Amino acid sequence: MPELAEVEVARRNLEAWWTGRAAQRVVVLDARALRAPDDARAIEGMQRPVERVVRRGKYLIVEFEGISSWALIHFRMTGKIIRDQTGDARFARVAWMLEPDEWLVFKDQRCLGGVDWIEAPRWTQHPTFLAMGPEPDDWEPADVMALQGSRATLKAKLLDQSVVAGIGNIAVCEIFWRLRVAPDLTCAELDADTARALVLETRAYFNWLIAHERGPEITYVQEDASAHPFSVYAREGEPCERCQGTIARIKVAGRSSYYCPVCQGR
DNA sequence: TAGTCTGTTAGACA
DNA sequence: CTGTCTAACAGACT
Repeated sequence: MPELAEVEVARRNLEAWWTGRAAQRVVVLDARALRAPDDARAIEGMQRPVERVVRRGKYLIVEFEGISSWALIHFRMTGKIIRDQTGDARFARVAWMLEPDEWLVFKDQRCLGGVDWIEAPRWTQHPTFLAMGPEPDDWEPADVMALQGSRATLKAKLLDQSVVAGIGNIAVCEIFWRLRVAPDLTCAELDADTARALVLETRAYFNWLIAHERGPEITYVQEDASAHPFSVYAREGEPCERCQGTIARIKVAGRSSYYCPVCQGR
């Protein structure tokens, strides 16, 4: 569940399913998915009751009662967590059994994501989070204007999690379309109005998507291309819903950028 | 078949 | 030092 909105929906689900409850068993179906200094210790720790589940950027942090260790979950490209009656769904990598017929399952077709078990006084001091930029809610137009001195494209900066946390390739496409901004806009071309609009639209976009995707499981574009909620992403050749231009695709910052050449000009 | 993918990182290069 | 590109991770789909 690659971007901020999908991870936030997963956070709300996990917190509702898991808080105050202890897994009776933890099953690691694919050893690559658990990265811990000591697997047995991690599995034992993950059987404690859950205190809460926090999201930071595209990470979930599961906090357990009475222990100074944390499970960091990252979905990368194809990961997701479901609640199921068994622990052996297709692509299941790690499963937590709350009851014999109630399992939380980390599924990941490509197995690029996983669960990191870290043992430290505070998860916030982990290098991953020390290097992470602000959440969109804490991000300010001045932060965007500070990018102006860079020679990079704005897209490259927005995909950089040390600049702002949680934005991915789809969000960039959708937000640029909403702002009527060209996909290859450079940081040097930024102005104060664009910076302010970018911050507000990023927050609005994620809030809208969280509300839209709320539910026990999120379907990714590649799983069902016909039913996704995006205006330009994966819509090459379709008409722009705003101006009847035709959605095009180019590569920017090494990733596909979908955009409307008519209403997203300079 | 070769290209593609809502992510991230390392290394080569300009 | 900055930025861009590619490969790698791995599997399925077109």
